[in-house]
Amino acid sequence: MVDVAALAGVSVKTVSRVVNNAPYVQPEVAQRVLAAVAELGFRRNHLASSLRSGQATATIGLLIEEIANPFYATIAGAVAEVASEHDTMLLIASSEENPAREQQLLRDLCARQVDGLLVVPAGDDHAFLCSEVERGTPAVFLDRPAGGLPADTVLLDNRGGANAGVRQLVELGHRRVGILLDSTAIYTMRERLAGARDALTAAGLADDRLIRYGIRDPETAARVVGELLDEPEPPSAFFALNNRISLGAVEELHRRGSDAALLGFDDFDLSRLLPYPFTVVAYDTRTLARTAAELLFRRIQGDRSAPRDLLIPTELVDRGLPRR
Amino acid sequence: MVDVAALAGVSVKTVSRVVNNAPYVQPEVAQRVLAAVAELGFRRNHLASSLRSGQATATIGLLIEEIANPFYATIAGAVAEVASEHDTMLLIASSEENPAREQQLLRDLCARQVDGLLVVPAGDDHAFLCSEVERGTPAVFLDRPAGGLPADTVLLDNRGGANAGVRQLVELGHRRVGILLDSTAIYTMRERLAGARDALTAAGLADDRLIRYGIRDPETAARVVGELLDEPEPPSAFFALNNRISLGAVEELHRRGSDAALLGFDDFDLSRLLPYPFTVVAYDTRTLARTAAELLFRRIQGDRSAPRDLLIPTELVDRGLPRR
DNA sequence: TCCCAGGCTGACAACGTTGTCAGATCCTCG
DNA sequence: CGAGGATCTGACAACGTTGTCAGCCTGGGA
Repeated sequence: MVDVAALAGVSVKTVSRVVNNAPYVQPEVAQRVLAAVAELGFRRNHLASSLRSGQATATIGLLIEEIANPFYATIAGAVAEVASEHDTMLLIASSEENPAREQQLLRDLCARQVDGLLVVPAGDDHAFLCSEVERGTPAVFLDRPAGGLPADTVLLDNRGGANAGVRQLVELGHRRVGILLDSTAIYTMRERLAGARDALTAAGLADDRLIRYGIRDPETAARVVGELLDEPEPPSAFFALNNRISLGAVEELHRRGSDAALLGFDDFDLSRLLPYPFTVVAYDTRTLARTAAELLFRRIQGDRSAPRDLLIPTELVDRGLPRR
Repeated sequence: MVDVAALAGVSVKTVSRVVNNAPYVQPEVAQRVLAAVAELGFRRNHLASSLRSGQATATIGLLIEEIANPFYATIAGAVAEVASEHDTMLLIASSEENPAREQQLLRDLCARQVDGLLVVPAGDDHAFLCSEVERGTPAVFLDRPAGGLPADTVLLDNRGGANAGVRQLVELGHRRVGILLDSTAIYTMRERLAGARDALTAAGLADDRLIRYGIRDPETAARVVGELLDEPEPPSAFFALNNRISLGAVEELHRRGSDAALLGFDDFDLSRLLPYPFTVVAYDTRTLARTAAELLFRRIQGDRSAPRDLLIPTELVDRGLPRR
């Protein structure tokens, strides 16, 4: 900038004014400066700029579990879109479901003076963010609630969606519903399970022996479905609590030519091409992410109202559920 | 930092030494400083730090077309992994296939003093990056070549993969191969088409009337496949140049109960569940991205050797190709 | 005894930018 | 013709940190 100023025969302050197109610069002086900028290939140092002028790095931090996962990729895409509408860049970090790493990364993002944080939490204690938030770095949590920190939260209606889906199974006459899930250590699994249980309990059909935990991949899901079907009193319907599990269930049911009803949580792209009909509790991931991002930008722009908890609705997409 | 220094009764420089755990600080002084840091909730300002100490923002920029697209999400994931191994954060921007936006975003990333750039180019002229590169911000291009800029490039073996796949079709006795692609404005499409044509020409089977352009979505692909099959002399095999096109082709061939051979470029997750057998020219997106990222970090660490062009091999994954 | 090396500390300037303020010029209006 | 505002410009300090350097102390060897 000093060089540009020298070449244009003005002060650095005037160069600053020109590159920020501030008012009160004579057009011909501005021309000279711009010529010098072009000649020297000058580019303003954004770091120095935001260091001097207080905050506003025009950057937000997004913390997710893993970028390559389509769910998080969709979130990242929607957030990037909203960020771009606000001329803001996106710093992305992956916690890999590791709370210690999450904490480390969030601290690092704050150290980089991001204007705000969007977090899909991995750990369950975020008290360490309190001081940052108080100091003016707003944080919005999505998909899972924050722990130990009053902050905005945007969640899916996991419980309501699961409840509606299972109620539908019950209405179709199913009396034994196999429930397949990963770990109850995961917030979304707990909520979906609770919703399903509520529906079954209301119908007097709750039976914990039909709940299978710890299913992490399609292969395990397929095996567990097989085991349940081989029991003396097999379920006539299955509820898969996420889409990896749904996938395995589809494979096994198809392989056996079963006529069991299959309900899944989470839609996925190719579901209409799959060889077994199944109905899903669907939701719009982009809406989840956009809602959270828009809330964050309202905070960044100075909204200091009380933390909000928003719920994104789910929808039952019926692609065929056999009656019992 | 001034406050921490005051509270600990030392100079700011000593605080700086402690937070950077530099040598030559008495353990008990360091203790006092750390206590003050904890009490005040001090966090080092990474902006100021990298402004003062020259470069090394420990941040790289990744420019892709669209984060939500699984191909780019996989790239982003692999890049994030390599970045994390180098204690570096990732600034992600989406060009949305718009060259003007690409240029704007790349400039912005440079202004943010990233240590390096990873670019999946949208435009075909990147001469404007020359000055940045000369000034020491290395750039590595992946999936598509850079234009007007000598820079490292990591590409897929599009031509070789397409060639091998089509040669296989020819060996199985197919004489009429329908080729389905998006626009030849896209580098990868041009290369794949060239590879396919080479194989057909070598066998004396080239027939441009069987090439269909401008296919952007599965629906169009399905329609075009139908049209080709309805011709008096229909193809006995199809080559779909990307996976959106493959998907439409699968649907239509399945719907008609056709026995045509289907070859696709790009594998995808659920392909083994699809209702029609098809063989793909597959590649490892993660390898593509990791290779590029690792090359970038070598550059960042000071490797000044001549720009390299790397080719990531493809593999023919046979899931069934009917003979003619 | 002195000297010097090594450990430890702080004052100061600087990174590249912009906010503040004061000064200079020009125009307009009373 | 003068006052006062609008327009334009630059000197200077400051943002939060770290590199440089000088200085202090302690201990050990000559």
